[in-house]
Amino acid sequence: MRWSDTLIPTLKETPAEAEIVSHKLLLRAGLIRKLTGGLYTFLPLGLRALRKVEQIVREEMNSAGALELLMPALQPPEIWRQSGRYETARDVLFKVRDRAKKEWVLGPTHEEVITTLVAGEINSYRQLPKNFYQIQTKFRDEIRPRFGLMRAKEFIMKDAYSFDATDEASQVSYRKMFDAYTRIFQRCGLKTIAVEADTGVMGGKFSHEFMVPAETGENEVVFCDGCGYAANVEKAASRVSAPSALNATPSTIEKFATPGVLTIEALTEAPYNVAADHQIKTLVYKVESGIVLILLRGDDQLNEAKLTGALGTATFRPAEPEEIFTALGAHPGSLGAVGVSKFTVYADERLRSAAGMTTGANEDGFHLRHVAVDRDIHVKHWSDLRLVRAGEPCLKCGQPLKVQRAIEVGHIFRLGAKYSQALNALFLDEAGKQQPAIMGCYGIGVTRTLQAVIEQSHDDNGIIWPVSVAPYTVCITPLNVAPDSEVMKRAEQIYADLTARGVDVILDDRNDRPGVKFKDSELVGFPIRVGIGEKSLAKGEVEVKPRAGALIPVKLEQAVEKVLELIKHTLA
RNA sequence: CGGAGCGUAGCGUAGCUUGGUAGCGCGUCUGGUUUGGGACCAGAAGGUCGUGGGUUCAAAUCCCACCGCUCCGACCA
Repeated sequence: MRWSDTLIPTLKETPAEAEIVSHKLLLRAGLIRKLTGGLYTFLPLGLRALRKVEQIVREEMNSAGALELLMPALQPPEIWRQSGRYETARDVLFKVRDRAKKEWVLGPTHEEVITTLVAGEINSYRQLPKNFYQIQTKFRDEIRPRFGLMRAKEFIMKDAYSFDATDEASQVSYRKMFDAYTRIFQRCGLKTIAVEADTGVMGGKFSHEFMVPAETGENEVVFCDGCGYAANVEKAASRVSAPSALNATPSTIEKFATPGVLTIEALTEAPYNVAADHQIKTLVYKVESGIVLILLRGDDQLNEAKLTGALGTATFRPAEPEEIFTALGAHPGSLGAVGVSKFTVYADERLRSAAGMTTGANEDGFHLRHVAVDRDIHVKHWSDLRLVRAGEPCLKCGQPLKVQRAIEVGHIFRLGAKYSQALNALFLDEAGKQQPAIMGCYGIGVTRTLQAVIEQSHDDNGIIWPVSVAPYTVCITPLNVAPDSEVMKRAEQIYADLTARGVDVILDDRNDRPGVKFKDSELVGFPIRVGIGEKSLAKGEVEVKPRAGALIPVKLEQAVEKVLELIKHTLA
């Protein structure tokens, strides 16, 4: 490809819409352009990189035995009603109507479609296992699209669905996908960590997320250098110390005045001096069935994903101040669970047997001290509800845990029979008995992966593409583009030779000053630049410059071999 | 949806407080000089100042409404 024949609209200045470096570089390097919030056009260069990611995904999925197919993006709402997700996923579903006013949904994911297909086509254990995948555009009515391709209303996802006869077989399928994902991200040049994850609205037994460590990531992962434990913070647990107030001498509850004290923090100060770990934090939530109380130690934070697990539902919200006052007779800041029997009380494990605690009195301006949880509070459900923090000892080995922000690029789930049961994907087993297929589902955000590569691999001058996903592997930069010049003739020859050897090459034939061409090639981030100018040519040399390495003078006749060698060894 | 901020030429922005001819840089076009790290000179094109309404002799500027974008939170590949 000749630079002047394609469209690479690089920008010197950063458009105001971009906040994080990968988004800025996607725009500046001329890879994408925004149509409107959350919707982007891939320009020729961006599309080439995207296709390379897709191809890696395709190759690894195929070699893991998965079968590619393509399902409709437009789906009938009936199958979503059948699976129950028409309600549970309604917030992300784009809905459209046809001319007959019939409603359709734009697929945010395809469990319903694939399960419907399998219900019709697979009837026997002899046809299992099967794993189907597609690379396709998904639509999600995101609350807030952001960071360019990172979270968009429309994005490209690879989604795969495994069907097995037994739970054990399903675990094998899961493992195969886990391994395939590891290879895919490795080939994309990404450092990823696989973490234990919460299953969220997808449902299922357990799951792993593939995370790219990055400060700009939207997730937090907790990991241990000692034993390799790694989990999404929503799921992570740690070995935390028992309440220090445990040994406090038992004494009767005492109410005391705390005018104006509305926070844990305020109660830690004089004249009260109650340490946060001697306080009980009382949160009031509204669930469908009514009001519930959540108790945590004063210095702990609620993990809402864990609360979802404890409550058995994801439909809850913090109660409004009026609702709280109606329920407990006090406002936030003076709340407590002592003597409360009307509402279900959920408490974090860390409060078990805690004594000598201080909590709100359910009377504005008053607190209670000398509270013993076991004696004074009727806790209905005990569970782990707290957010893990950096430095806490690892659950498995006791080493201090670390916390790191990360970008989620892949997520794999074991679904069990949830969808196969709802959509009648049944088969006959060896004994002639009807069974629901055991499913797994496996997603990769392809467009997001592309951006994650940039987020993880760049410098002040621009993108540093790994060879595997670079839009072009080599950029040839002649400093004189007059067709009859020696420089241009040599450039053309190298271009032809490399192309003949199967290398993706772009020839920067623009009649621009060297500085402009060097800056652009570095901004776009081609892995190798071959510079040809009068000075080097006078010595019979060209300049081979790896994007992230030092310039290498190479004899003209060895240039092609040198480039091929670099691609094969140093950069692959 | 709640909170914050911003909409002026393709991009980045000044002007708004205190109403009075819409300015600068980059990019684009023409001519010339240049040619190893985002050149220089001369000239040129390009603007519904987000949209609608209001106040006023006069609105980019003040007021109201709406729309859009960005950031923080809930959602997620």
